[in-house]
Amino acid sequence: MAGNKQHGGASCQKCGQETPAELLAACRAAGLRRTQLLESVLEVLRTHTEPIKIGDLAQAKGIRGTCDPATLYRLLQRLEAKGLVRRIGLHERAAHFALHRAHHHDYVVCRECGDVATLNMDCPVEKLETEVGRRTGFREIYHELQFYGVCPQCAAKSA
Amino acid sequence: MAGNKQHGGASCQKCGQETPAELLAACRAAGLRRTQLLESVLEVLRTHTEPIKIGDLAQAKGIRGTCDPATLYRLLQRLEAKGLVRRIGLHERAAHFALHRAHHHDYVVCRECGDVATLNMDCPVEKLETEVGRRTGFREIYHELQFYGVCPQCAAKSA
DNA sequence: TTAGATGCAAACGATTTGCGCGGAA
DNA sequence: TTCCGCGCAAATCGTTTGCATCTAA
Repeated sequence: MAGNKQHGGASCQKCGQETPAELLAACRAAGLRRTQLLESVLEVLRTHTEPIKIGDLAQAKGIRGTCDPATLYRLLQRLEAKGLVRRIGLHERAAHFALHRAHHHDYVVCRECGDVATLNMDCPVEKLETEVGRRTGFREIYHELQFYGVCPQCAAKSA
Repeated sequence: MAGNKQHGGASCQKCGQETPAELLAACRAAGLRRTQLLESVLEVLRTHTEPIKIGDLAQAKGIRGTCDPATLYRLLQRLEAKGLVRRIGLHERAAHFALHRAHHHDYVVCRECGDVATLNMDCPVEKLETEVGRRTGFREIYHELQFYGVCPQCAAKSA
Protein backbone atom coordinates (compact mmCIF):
# COMPACT_ATOMS: atom_id res chain seq x y z
CA MET A 1 0.00 0.00 0.00
CA ALA A 2 0.93 3.63 -0.09
CA GLY A 3 3.85 3.80 2.25
CA ASN A 4 6.22 6.52 3.24
CA LYS A 5 9.28 5.27 1.48
CA GLN A 6 11.54 7.86 0.01
CA HIS A 7 12.26 7.79 -3.66
CA GLY A 8 15.05 10.21 -4.07
CA GLY A 9 13.11 13.27 -5.07
CA ALA A 10 13.95 15.99 -2.60
CA SER A 11 10.78 17.22 -0.95
CA CYS A 12 9.54 20.55 -2.13
CA GLN A 13 11.04 23.55 -0.38
CA LYS A 14 8.04 25.69 -1.04
CA CYS A 15 5.51 23.29 0.46
CA GLY A 16 4.42 23.77 4.02
CA GLN A 17 5.31 27.42 3.92
CA GLU A 18 1.74 28.61 3.89
CA THR A 19 0.75 29.58 7.40
CA PRO A 20 -2.31 28.01 9.02
CA ALA A 21 -3.73 31.50 9.37
CA GLU A 22 -3.45 32.16 5.65
CA LEU A 23 -5.17 28.93 4.77
CA LEU A 24 -7.92 29.53 7.25
CA ALA A 25 -8.42 33.03 5.93
CA ALA A 26 -8.78 31.67 2.41
CA CYS A 27 -11.43 29.25 3.63
CA ARG A 28 -13.31 31.99 5.45
CA ALA A 29 -13.16 34.12 2.35
CA ALA A 30 -14.68 31.19 0.46
CA GLY A 31 -17.57 31.18 2.86
CA LEU A 32 -16.61 28.18 4.96
CA ARG A 33 -17.18 28.16 8.69
CA ARG A 34 -14.29 27.93 11.03
CA THR A 35 -14.60 24.45 12.40
CA GLN A 36 -12.25 22.37 14.47
CA LEU A 37 -12.31 19.72 11.78
CA LEU A 38 -11.54 22.27 9.10
CA GLU A 39 -8.53 23.51 11.00
CA SER A 40 -7.07 20.10 11.64
CA VAL A 41 -7.65 18.94 8.07
CA LEU A 42 -5.93 22.03 6.74
CA GLU A 43 -3.03 21.42 9.06
CA VAL A 44 -2.62 17.82 7.95
CA LEU A 45 -2.77 18.81 4.30
CA ARG A 46 -0.39 21.67 4.83
CA THR A 47 2.31 19.51 6.35
CA HIS A 48 1.88 16.65 3.88
CA THR A 49 3.97 16.67 0.74
CA GLU A 50 2.14 13.79 -0.84
CA PRO A 51 -1.55 13.70 -1.65
CA ILE A 52 -3.52 11.89 1.02
CA LYS A 53 -6.65 9.80 0.85
CA ILE A 54 -9.68 10.15 3.04
CA GLY A 55 -9.04 6.94 4.92
CA ASP A 56 -5.56 8.08 5.92
CA LEU A 57 -6.77 11.56 6.64
CA ALA A 58 -9.35 10.20 9.05
CA GLN A 59 -6.60 8.57 11.11
CA ALA A 60 -4.00 11.28 10.81
CA LYS A 61 -2.53 12.73 13.95
CA GLY A 62 -4.39 15.87 14.86
CA ILE A 63 -7.75 14.62 13.71
CA ARG A 64 -9.79 13.90 16.77
CA GLY A 65 -10.74 10.29 17.37
CA THR A 66 -11.85 8.43 14.30
CA CYS A 67 -13.46 10.95 12.07
CA ASP A 68 -16.51 10.08 10.06
CA PRO A 69 -15.52 9.45 6.44
CA ALA A 70 -18.74 10.94 5.18
CA THR A 71 -18.09 14.18 6.95
CA LEU A 72 -14.54 14.28 5.72
CA TYR A 73 -15.74 13.59 2.24
CA ARG A 74 -18.16 16.47 2.34
CA LEU A 75 -15.57 18.82 3.72
CA LEU A 76 -13.10 17.95 1.02
CA GLN A 77 -15.80 18.31 -1.58
CA ARG A 78 -16.49 21.79 -0.34
CA LEU A 79 -12.82 22.63 -0.33
CA GLU A 80 -12.41 21.32 -3.83
CA ALA A 81 -15.43 23.23 -5.09
CA LYS A 82 -13.87 26.39 -3.73
CA GLY A 83 -10.61 25.59 -5.46
CA LEU A 84 -8.70 25.24 -2.21
CA VAL A 85 -7.96 21.57 -2.61
CA ARG A 86 -7.25 19.36 -5.58
CA ARG A 87 -8.50 15.85 -6.04
CA ILE A 88 -5.83 13.67 -7.57
CA GLY A 89 -6.27 10.29 -9.19
CA LEU A 90 -3.41 7.91 -8.70
CA HIS A 91 -4.83 4.67 -9.96
CA GLU A 92 -5.84 3.66 -6.52
CA ARG A 93 -9.41 3.01 -5.61
CA ALA A 94 -9.46 5.87 -3.18
CA ALA A 95 -9.11 9.42 -4.44
CA HIS A 96 -6.27 11.49 -3.09
CA PHE A 97 -6.37 15.11 -2.03
CA ALA A 98 -3.80 17.85 -1.72
CA LEU A 99 -3.79 21.55 -1.07
CA HIS A 100 -4.08 23.56 -4.22
CA ARG A 101 -0.79 25.36 -3.96
CA ALA A 102 0.53 28.15 -6.09
CA HIS A 103 3.28 25.88 -7.34
CA HIS A 104 2.36 22.80 -9.29
CA HIS A 105 3.41 19.23 -8.52
CA ASP A 106 3.66 16.08 -10.54
CA TYR A 107 3.91 12.56 -9.16
CA VAL A 108 5.62 9.24 -9.64
CA VAL A 109 3.62 6.19 -8.71
CA CYS A 110 4.87 2.63 -8.29
CA ARG A 111 2.51 0.28 -10.01
CA GLU A 112 3.58 -2.59 -7.77
CA CYS A 113 3.29 -1.16 -4.27
CA GLY A 114 1.28 1.95 -5.05
CA ASP A 115 3.79 4.19 -3.37
CA VAL A 116 3.68 7.83 -4.41
CA ALA A 117 6.54 10.29 -4.63
CA THR A 118 6.16 13.95 -5.39
CA LEU A 119 8.30 15.24 -8.21
CA ASN A 120 10.08 18.46 -7.69
CA MET A 121 10.88 19.62 -11.15
CA ASP A 122 9.85 22.17 -13.67
CA CYS A 123 6.67 21.04 -15.31
CA PRO A 124 6.72 21.50 -19.06
CA VAL A 125 2.99 21.21 -19.38
CA GLU A 126 1.81 24.35 -17.70
CA LYS A 127 2.36 26.48 -20.76
CA LEU A 128 0.35 24.03 -22.79
CA GLU A 129 -2.83 24.72 -20.90
CA THR A 130 -3.72 27.80 -22.90
CA GLU A 131 -2.95 25.93 -26.10
CA VAL A 132 -5.30 23.16 -25.12
CA GLY A 133 -7.96 25.67 -24.20
CA ARG A 134 -7.65 27.30 -27.59
CA ARG A 135 -7.98 23.99 -29.39
CA THR A 136 -10.84 22.53 -27.44
CA GLY A 137 -12.74 25.53 -26.15
CA PHE A 138 -12.39 24.34 -22.58
CA ARG A 139 -12.14 26.96 -19.85
CA GLU A 140 -10.33 27.14 -16.55
CA ILE A 141 -7.93 24.43 -17.47
CA TYR A 142 -5.44 22.81 -15.18
CA HIS A 143 -3.63 19.57 -15.61
CA GLU A 144 -2.48 16.50 -13.83
CA LEU A 145 0.64 14.57 -14.76
CA GLN A 146 1.67 11.26 -13.31
CA PHE A 147 4.50 8.93 -14.10
CA TYR A 148 3.96 5.25 -13.47
CA GLY A 149 6.73 2.75 -13.08
CA VAL A 150 8.33 0.23 -10.77
CA CYS A 151 10.12 1.62 -7.76
CA PRO A 152 13.64 0.41 -6.87
CA GLN A 153 12.40 -1.64 -3.91
CA CYS A 154 9.84 -3.51 -5.96
CA ALA A 155 12.28 -3.95 -8.81
CA ALA A 156 14.70 -5.54 -6.34
CA LYS A 157 12.05 -7.91 -5.04
CA SER A 158 11.20 -9.08 -8.53
CA ALA A 159 14.83 -9.75 -9.35
CA MET B 1 -21.96 11.55 -17.36
CA ALA B 2 -19.49 10.52 -19.98
CA GLY B 3 -21.15 11.61 -23.15
CA ASN B 4 -20.20 11.47 -26.76
CA LYS B 5 -20.04 15.14 -27.40
CA GLN B 6 -17.36 16.38 -29.68
CA HIS B 7 -14.90 18.88 -28.40
CA GLY B 8 -13.09 20.10 -31.42
CA GLY B 9 -10.02 17.94 -31.28
CA ALA B 10 -9.79 16.06 -34.54
CA SER B 11 -9.81 12.35 -33.86
CA CYS B 12 -6.49 10.65 -34.20
CA GLN B 13 -5.64 9.54 -37.70
CA LYS B 14 -3.44 6.76 -36.50
CA CYS B 15 -6.02 5.20 -34.23
CA GLY B 16 -8.08 2.34 -35.50
CA GLN B 17 -5.47 1.46 -38.05
CA GLU B 18 -4.34 -1.65 -36.25
CA THR B 19 -6.02 -4.63 -37.86
CA PRO B 20 -8.04 -7.02 -35.72
CA ALA B 21 -5.67 -9.75 -36.83
CA GLU B 22 -2.65 -7.88 -35.56
CA LEU B 23 -4.23 -7.28 -32.19
CA LEU B 24 -5.30 -10.84 -31.88
CA ALA B 25 -1.85 -12.03 -32.81
CA ALA B 26 -0.36 -9.84 -30.09
CA CYS B 27 -2.74 -11.37 -27.58
CA ARG B 28 -1.91 -14.88 -28.68
CA ALA B 29 1.77 -14.05 -28.41
CA ALA B 30 1.10 -12.90 -24.87
CA GLY B 31 -0.38 -16.28 -24.07
CA LEU B 32 -4.06 -15.38 -24.12
CA ARG B 33 -6.59 -17.74 -25.54
CA ARG B 34 -8.60 -16.79 -28.56
CA THR B 35 -12.03 -16.24 -27.12
CA GLN B 36 -15.12 -14.73 -28.58
CA LEU B 37 -15.16 -12.20 -25.78
CA LEU B 38 -11.53 -11.33 -26.37
CA GLU B 39 -12.18 -10.68 -30.03
CA SER B 40 -15.17 -8.47 -29.45
CA VAL B 41 -13.50 -6.51 -26.68
CA LEU B 42 -10.49 -5.89 -28.87
CA GLU B 43 -12.75 -4.71 -31.63
CA VAL B 44 -14.58 -2.27 -29.40
CA LEU B 45 -11.33 -0.89 -28.05
CA ARG B 46 -9.82 -0.68 -31.50
CA THR B 47 -12.62 1.44 -32.87
CA HIS B 48 -12.93 3.65 -29.82
CA THR B 49 -10.88 6.83 -29.72
CA GLU B 50 -11.72 7.59 -26.12
CA PRO B 51 -10.96 5.36 -23.16
CA ILE B 52 -13.96 3.29 -22.15
CA LYS B 53 -15.11 2.01 -18.80
CA ILE B 54 -16.16 -1.51 -18.03
CA GLY B 55 -19.79 -0.63 -17.64
CA ASP B 56 -19.94 0.88 -21.10
CA LEU B 57 -17.86 -1.89 -22.54
CA ALA B 58 -20.32 -4.45 -21.24
CA GLN B 59 -23.11 -2.82 -23.21
CA ALA B 60 -21.15 -1.93 -26.31
CA LYS B 61 -22.41 -3.13 -29.64
CA GLY B 62 -20.63 -6.31 -30.55
CA ILE B 63 -20.47 -7.66 -27.03
CA ARG B 64 -22.95 -10.46 -26.77
CA GLY B 65 -25.88 -9.89 -24.47
CA THR B 66 -25.04 -8.26 -21.19
CA CYS B 67 -21.59 -9.38 -20.36
CA ASP B 68 -20.60 -10.16 -16.81
CA PRO B 69 -18.59 -7.26 -15.36
CA ALA B 70 -16.41 -9.61 -13.38
CA THR B 71 -15.37 -11.48 -16.48
CA LEU B 72 -14.71 -8.27 -18.33
CA TYR B 73 -12.71 -7.02 -15.43
CA ARG B 74 -10.53 -10.08 -15.40
CA LEU B 75 -9.99 -9.92 -19.11
CA LEU B 76 -8.93 -6.31 -18.97
CA GLN B 77 -6.67 -7.10 -16.05
CA ARG B 78 -4.98 -9.76 -18.10
CA LEU B 79 -4.65 -7.44 -21.05
CA GLU B 80 -3.19 -4.74 -18.87
CA ALA B 81 -0.73 -7.10 -17.24
CA LYS B 82 0.49 -8.04 -20.70
CA GLY B 83 0.86 -4.40 -21.60
CA LEU B 84 -1.77 -4.56 -24.32
CA VAL B 85 -4.17 -2.23 -22.60
CA ARG B 86 -3.75 0.82 -20.41
CA ARG B 87 -5.87 1.65 -17.44
CA ILE B 88 -6.58 5.34 -17.31
CA GLY B 89 -7.84 7.34 -14.37
CA LEU B 90 -10.11 10.20 -15.27
CA HIS B 91 -11.47 11.25 -11.91
CA GLU B 92 -14.50 9.11 -12.36
CA ARG B 93 -15.35 6.32 -10.04
CA ALA B 94 -14.96 3.79 -12.78
CA ALA B 95 -11.55 3.16 -14.31
CA HIS B 96 -11.20 3.62 -18.05
CA PHE B 97 -9.33 1.42 -20.47
CA ALA B 98 -7.77 1.95 -23.86
CA LEU B 99 -5.58 0.00 -26.19
CA HIS B 100 -1.93 0.58 -25.51
CA ARG B 101 -1.04 2.02 -28.88
CA ALA B 102 2.34 2.89 -30.24
CA HIS B 103 1.38 6.54 -30.25
CA HIS B 104 0.60 8.23 -26.99
CA HIS B 105 -2.56 10.14 -26.15
CA ASP B 106 -3.47 12.76 -23.62
CA TYR B 107 -6.97 13.74 -22.58
CA VAL B 108 -9.15 16.70 -21.73
CA VAL B 109 -11.86 16.09 -19.19
CA CYS B 110 -14.80 18.33 -18.34
CA ARG B 111 -15.15 18.57 -14.61
CA GLU B 112 -18.83 19.40 -14.91
CA CYS B 113 -20.18 16.70 -17.17
CA GLY B 114 -17.24 14.31 -17.09
CA ASP B 115 -16.99 14.26 -20.83
CA VAL B 116 -13.64 13.13 -22.22
CA ALA B 117 -11.92 14.24 -25.38
CA THR B 118 -8.74 12.77 -26.74
CA LEU B 119 -6.02 15.26 -27.51
CA ASN B 120 -4.19 14.89 -30.72
CA MET B 121 -1.00 16.78 -30.20
CA ASP B 122 2.63 16.22 -29.60
CA CYS B 123 3.18 15.26 -26.03
CA PRO B 124 6.08 17.13 -24.46
CA VAL B 125 6.38 14.74 -21.58
CA GLU B 126 7.58 11.62 -23.29
CA LYS B 127 11.17 12.72 -23.30
CA LEU B 128 10.94 13.43 -19.59
CA GLU B 129 10.38 9.81 -18.72
CA THR B 130 14.05 8.89 -18.77
CA GLU B 131 14.85 11.98 -16.75
CA VAL B 132 12.34 10.98 -14.12
CA GLY B 133 13.72 7.48 -14.08
CA ARG B 134 17.20 8.80 -13.52
CA ARG B 135 16.08 10.96 -10.64
CA THR B 136 13.88 8.50 -8.83
CA GLY B 137 15.30 5.12 -9.76
CA PHE B 138 11.96 4.00 -11.11
CA ARG B 139 11.97 1.57 -14.02
CA GLU B 140 9.68 1.01 -16.97
CA ILE B 141 8.18 4.43 -16.73
CA TYR B 142 5.24 5.69 -18.70
CA HIS B 143 3.07 8.66 -17.99
CA GLU B 144 -0.44 9.88 -18.01
CA LEU B 145 -1.41 13.47 -18.67
CA GLN B 146 -4.87 14.90 -18.31
CA PHE B 147 -6.21 18.38 -18.63
CA TYR B 148 -9.27 19.29 -16.59
CA GLY B 149 -11.54 22.17 -17.34
CA VAL B 150 -15.06 23.19 -18.21
CA CYS B 151 -16.28 22.27 -21.67
CA PRO B 152 -18.00 24.86 -23.87
CA GLN B 153 -21.43 23.30 -23.37
CA CYS B 154 -21.20 23.36 -19.61
CA ALA B 155 -19.73 26.84 -19.65
CA ALA B 156 -22.73 27.97 -21.68
CA LYS B 157 -25.15 26.43 -19.20
CA SER B 158 -23.53 28.22 -16.28
CA ALA B 159 -23.70 31.56 -18.03
C1' DT C 1 -7.03 -34.10 -21.33
C1' DT C 2 -5.94 -29.87 -19.04
C1' DA C 3 -5.18 -25.31 -17.97
C1' DG C 4 -7.28 -21.13 -18.85
C1' DA C 5 -11.95 -18.47 -19.27
C1' DT C 6 -16.56 -17.61 -18.11
C1' DG C 7 -20.86 -16.84 -15.38
C1' DC C 8 -23.12 -16.30 -11.15
C1' DA C 9 -23.32 -14.85 -6.60
C1' DA C 10 -21.47 -12.89 -2.80
C1' DA C 11 -17.88 -10.04 -0.33
C1' DC C 12 -15.51 -5.62 -0.14
C1' DG C 13 -14.51 -0.94 0.13
C1' DA C 14 -14.99 3.79 -1.29
C1' DT C 15 -18.36 7.02 -2.09
C1' DT C 16 -22.79 9.22 -1.43
C1' DT C 17 -27.28 10.43 0.71
C1' DG C 18 -30.87 11.17 4.46
C1' DC C 19 -31.68 12.92 8.72
C1' DG C 20 -31.61 14.84 13.30
C1' DC C 21 -28.48 17.33 16.42
C1' DG C 22 -25.06 20.80 17.70
C1' DG C 23 -22.25 24.71 17.08
C1' DA C 24 -20.61 28.95 14.34
C1' DA C 25 -22.19 33.31 12.82
C1' DT D 1 -31.86 32.51 16.24
C1' DT D 2 -30.52 30.56 11.89
C1' DC D 3 -28.17 27.94 8.95
C1' DC D 4 -24.12 25.29 8.12
C1' DG D 5 -21.53 21.41 9.36
C1' DC D 6 -21.22 16.97 11.94
C1' DG D 7 -22.06 12.14 13.17
C1' DC D 8 -24.54 7.99 12.42
C1' DA D 9 -26.68 4.74 9.56
C1' DA D 10 -27.97 3.06 5.32
C1' DA D 11 -27.90 2.95 0.22
C1' DT D 12 -24.95 2.83 -4.03
C1' DC D 13 -21.77 1.33 -7.09
C1' DG D 14 -17.43 -0.22 -8.93
C1' DT D 15 -14.25 -3.67 -7.95
C1' DT D 16 -12.76 -8.32 -6.42
C1' DT D 17 -12.98 -13.13 -5.12
C1' DG D 18 -14.81 -18.06 -4.77
C1' DC D 19 -16.44 -21.68 -7.14
C1' DA D 20 -18.53 -24.72 -10.48
C1' DT D 21 -18.81 -25.15 -15.45
C1' DC D 22 -17.23 -24.69 -20.01
C1' DT D 23 -13.88 -24.53 -23.77
C1' DA D 24 -9.67 -23.53 -26.44
C1' DA D 25 -5.47 -25.81 -27.06
